[in-house]
Amino acid sequence: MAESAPDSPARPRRRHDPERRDRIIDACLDVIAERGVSGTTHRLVAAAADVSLGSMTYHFDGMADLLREAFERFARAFAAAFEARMERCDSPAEARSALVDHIVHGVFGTGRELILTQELYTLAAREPALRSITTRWMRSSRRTLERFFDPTTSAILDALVEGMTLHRALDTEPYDEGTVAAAIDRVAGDAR
Amino acid sequence: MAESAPDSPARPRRRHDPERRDRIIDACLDVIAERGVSGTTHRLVAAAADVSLGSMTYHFDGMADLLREAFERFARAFAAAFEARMERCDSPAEARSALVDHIVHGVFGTGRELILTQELYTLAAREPALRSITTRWMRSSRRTLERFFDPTTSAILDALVEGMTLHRALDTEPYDEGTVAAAIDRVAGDAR
Amino acid sequence: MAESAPDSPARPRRRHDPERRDRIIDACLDVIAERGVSGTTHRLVAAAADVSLGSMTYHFDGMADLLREAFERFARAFAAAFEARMERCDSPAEARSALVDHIVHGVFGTGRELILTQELYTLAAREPALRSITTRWMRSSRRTLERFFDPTTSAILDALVEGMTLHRALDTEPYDEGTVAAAIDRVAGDAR
Amino acid sequence: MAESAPDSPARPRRRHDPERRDRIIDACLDVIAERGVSGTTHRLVAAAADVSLGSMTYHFDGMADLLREAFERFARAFAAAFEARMERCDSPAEARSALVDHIVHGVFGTGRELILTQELYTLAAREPALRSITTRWMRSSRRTLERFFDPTTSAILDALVEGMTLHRALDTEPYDEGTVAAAIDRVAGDAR
DNA sequence: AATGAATGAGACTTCATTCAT
DNA sequence: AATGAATGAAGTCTCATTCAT
Repeated sequence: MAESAPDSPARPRRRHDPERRDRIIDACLDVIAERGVSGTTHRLVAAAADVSLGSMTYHFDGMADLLREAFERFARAFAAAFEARMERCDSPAEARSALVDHIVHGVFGTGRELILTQELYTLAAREPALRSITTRWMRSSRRTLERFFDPTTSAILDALVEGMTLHRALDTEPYDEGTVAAAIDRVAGDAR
Repeated sequence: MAESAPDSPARPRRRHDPERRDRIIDACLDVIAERGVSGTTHRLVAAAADVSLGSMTYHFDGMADLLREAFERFARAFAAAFEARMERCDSPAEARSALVDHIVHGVFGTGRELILTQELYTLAAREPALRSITTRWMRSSRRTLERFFDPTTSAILDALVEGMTLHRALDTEPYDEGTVAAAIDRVAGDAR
Repeated sequence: MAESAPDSPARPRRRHDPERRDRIIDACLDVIAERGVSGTTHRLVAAAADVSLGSMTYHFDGMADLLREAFERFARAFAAAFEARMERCDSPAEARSALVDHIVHGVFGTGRELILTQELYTLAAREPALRSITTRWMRSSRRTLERFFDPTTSAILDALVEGMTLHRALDTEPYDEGTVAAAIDRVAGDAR
Repeated sequence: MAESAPDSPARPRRRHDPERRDRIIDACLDVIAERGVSGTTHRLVAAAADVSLGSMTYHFDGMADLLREAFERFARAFAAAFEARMERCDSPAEARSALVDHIVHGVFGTGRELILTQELYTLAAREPALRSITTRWMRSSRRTLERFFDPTTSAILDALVEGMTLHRALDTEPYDEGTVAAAIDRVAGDAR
């Protein structure tokens, strides 16, 4: 007699389950955000993805492999979100104020995104293998900015955004919006 | 007065050793730089400090405690070095070019310092307890810059230095010095 | 009818494949020789035989079953080779020098054969089920020798060959050929 | 009041325990004899030695290290026992009959010793690192025999003993004592 | 004040085997 | 007949911490 209950108490665990790999990657990012790379274990990720422990090393070639894929996805998604955000701007002036908003109110400031970014940077600082991800991410950001600004200005803005979001996040006191606006204006004011 | 047996072949481990605590902290930073916070263990630090394993939990109240002390020392030393560097400048113009040099050729770019900084940021992003260290560090940097620039300019410069050193380090391709100079000039040109 | 794509670049794994079972057994011996019985896993054998993992437990009733079949084949092949070698001799004298040659220069000494033999003996020492293989092998060797020597002499020679090849293999220094010749001569000299 | 019970039900596990290392090595040999090298795990050895699992890798540098030490001890003990046995002989004739007895009734034939020897040989066949143990063992056996026989005879006898004990053990039928006596006599009869 | 043997939890990983397709 | 994703048990090893000395 066929059991049709998708999740009976006896835990019949999905057998056929495409997207399992994808789910693991997403769960991995959740775990990293919550416990840090150093606290990310196969066990925790498996539990978060509702997947057996054995699936971890079946689908990924060890922890390093999983982390690489997870950060790859994160960087790609984040870059895409930034691009989408900027694409809604119709002029350099709008772009400038979008950047101020991004720095001061951006989702980045507090939680998940900051942490994931930092974890990625920390890994990339040590392992050149991950540096291709960060490099690609920077390229993407600058290309997005170059829709409104010249290459040099775009590179500066990119670094400025990086530094300011980071400082805002690591400061125990609130960051002054006027300072941010002034910075953007000095770097990209008028016709750059 | 001469110690009777400074280091006999059988290595009888120092018994009375007042700087033991200090040595452990320094060794801890070395280990972090080499293996990352996640790879830093009591065992490795003890070995690096030439200290018994039992000394670890005798002198420090667990790993978190040791890490906090280590990063405290690191941030303080780094801030002091930056201040010493800038104190040799006699004018805003000199200060500006010192900053360019700091970003492009600074020791930060490649090795130990970048890694330690990133490890600290990653921890601070998660644990508010460590955020006091980063906050104090930022305050110090800005105060150093305020010898030459107004507060707003100093804050912007501080963020810019942060962003650019980071991007330089995480990029697989070399960073353009002209861009750095342009950035400093736009933000702090003339009489700010 | 010819199979439409015997081995396309995408490696679509043979579907109909009658010698699959044989190939697995041969691959199993290769894996044993390379990694030992203890390092022999379904996965490794499947990969060596270019066969799917599922085929392992489909064709064989577990690892013990596969090992038994593999060693059966090995012992049979080895005994046949020995017999073929001795059959080329036309007199006891020739047989004696063939034995010396077998001990001193035989393929056994170094590689695959020694290892497989030892692995089989080790298993047989523990599991009586495999002892029928070793018993049959010994019977065959003695029967081969009995073409030239009486039964007692044959049994002694058989043991001597065993002991000397083993000692030669397990010694870090070369084995003295004169000693081997003397041994054969004492045991089987003249008209035994 | 101090608990003096050496092994209370609550399992207070010895804290201070010299000879622990020794006990582990002995337990390891027991486990090998019972389950084979391939069935020897840290868990089983720890349980057999009544020692915590963590002690395994604390005292030994991994399984390979433990195995090496265990077989080292086994070979040494076995060689010493053989020497003690032969030392009780007063003439070549006595030595010859001692050898016959050793082969036919020796403890080797059935259980623990045969298995341990085979396991050692199997490992040594693959790993040159262990071959120093087998080489040393053979040297010892021959030196023992050389008290009664010339070097060549001793080497032959050594190989003969090896081959005959092995064949006796691996045969499903009993080994004929007359054959053994004949062999020893042919090799070492009279004044060798 | 200092040591290092000892421990138990838990990390990663591999494996034989099952089972839906 | 054949596959390979999936699983849970078990393997080795590392670790922070305790504790008798």
